[in-house]
Amino acid sequence: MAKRTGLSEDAVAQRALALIDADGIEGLSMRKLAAELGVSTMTLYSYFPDRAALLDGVAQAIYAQIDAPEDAGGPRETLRVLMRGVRRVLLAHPHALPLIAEYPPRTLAALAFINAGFRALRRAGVGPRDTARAYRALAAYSLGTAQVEINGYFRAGEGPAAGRPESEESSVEVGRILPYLAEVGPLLGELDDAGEFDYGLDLTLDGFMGRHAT
Amino acid sequence: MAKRTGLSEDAVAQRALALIDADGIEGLSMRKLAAELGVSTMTLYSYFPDRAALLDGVAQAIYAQIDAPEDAGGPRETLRVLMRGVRRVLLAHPHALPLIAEYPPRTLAALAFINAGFRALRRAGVGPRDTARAYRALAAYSLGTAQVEINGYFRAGEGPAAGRPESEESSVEVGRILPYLAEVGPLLGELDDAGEFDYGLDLTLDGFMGRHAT
DNA sequence: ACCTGAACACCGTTCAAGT
DNA sequence: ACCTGAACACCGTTCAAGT
Repeated sequence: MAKRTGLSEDAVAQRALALIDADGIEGLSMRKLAAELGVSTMTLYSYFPDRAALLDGVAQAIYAQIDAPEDAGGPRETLRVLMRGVRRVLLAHPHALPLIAEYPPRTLAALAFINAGFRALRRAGVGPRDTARAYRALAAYSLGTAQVEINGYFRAGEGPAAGRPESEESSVEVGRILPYLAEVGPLLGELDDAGEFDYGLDLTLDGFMGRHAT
Repeated sequence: MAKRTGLSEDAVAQRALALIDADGIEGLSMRKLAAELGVSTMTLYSYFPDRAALLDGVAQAIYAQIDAPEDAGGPRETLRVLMRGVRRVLLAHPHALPLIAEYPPRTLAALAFINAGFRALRRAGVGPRDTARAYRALAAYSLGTAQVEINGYFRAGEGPAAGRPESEESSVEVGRILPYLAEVGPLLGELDDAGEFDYGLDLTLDGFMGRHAT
């Protein structure tokens, strides 16, 4: 690509990620990013055809941060380690999460952690198709968990954890219409995020291992 | 709020949702929405303080479409029906999914389906805390599933389902570096979305029921 | 009191020009 | 060949003015 600037696609994507971490996706403009890198705005277009391609590149850079663990202690433990790593990396870049949801892993470095997940199941004797099915369920759960954690679905006093709609009806009224929400909702906010992630992961793994008794 | 226009917050949000369904979130501008509604751009600001509040309103309108099923056939079946309904509504508005991820349910109508989920578990004798924990895991899984389905994570030939990085390395090279991806990835694209959603849901429910043998 | 047009401070991207 | 400034066609939101 560009020759004189001394930049690379990855260098541009990394700087874009830093700006997103600081100011959010809306805070990243082609103009600001170019200024940070000391080039003209239009020079960015020699690395990425448009802003969407740049954002895809940022997503790939994040995926590449996820560890691909070696097998140790059986597939169940390897998958637990892998998915905890997924969660950790996603939580490290909360403003970038919409990009993870939108752009699937695509580059070699971005796909390495998935290869590790498949390997753990295949080596344990799980067939290719059941490996795909189990991985799919675990990946959806891990991505969904990052979403609800980052966006405060279950944070005390917000969303369903409030146990009542925001400033619309009186709490008394709500307790009558949505009594189970009023009772259980506030408990959502008291749960420990990391512990609950493991809990849900274990539920799925329990279910899977129950069907593939080894 | 505004008196002369004959509009309401909900009417504005519903029209915004229709525009998003057609053109995506980026395709929704305050100017275009106002023109659709036959009012000046600034009139919208008497219903919502800014664009973010409008998008939150769109999310609430979507949550309100999710059915809150009565108990029938036990908690397991009720939760299955509930979560299938969540998936169905989210898939009906693919362009709006980022709003669901960003804005948790907040209004009375938007929270009704959660009350139904809590009710199914509480009536089955599950304690308030375990109800919160189980619901959290199921909600994260259902949201994550909608994300990966809509964004083609597992669609044949895209993302990990391609089994190879996009136009970077030769397939031969990749089969050597990420052999499990090359073997299992393509199978992801052959799975049936609705069936796989039920599969992952059942894994979690199996795990949960195994711990709460009734 | 209620609504609005013009203006402000931004965007992403096209394109013709500069070296 | 490689890079860029100006221009184009948009944005969300502020604000002073109109009825």
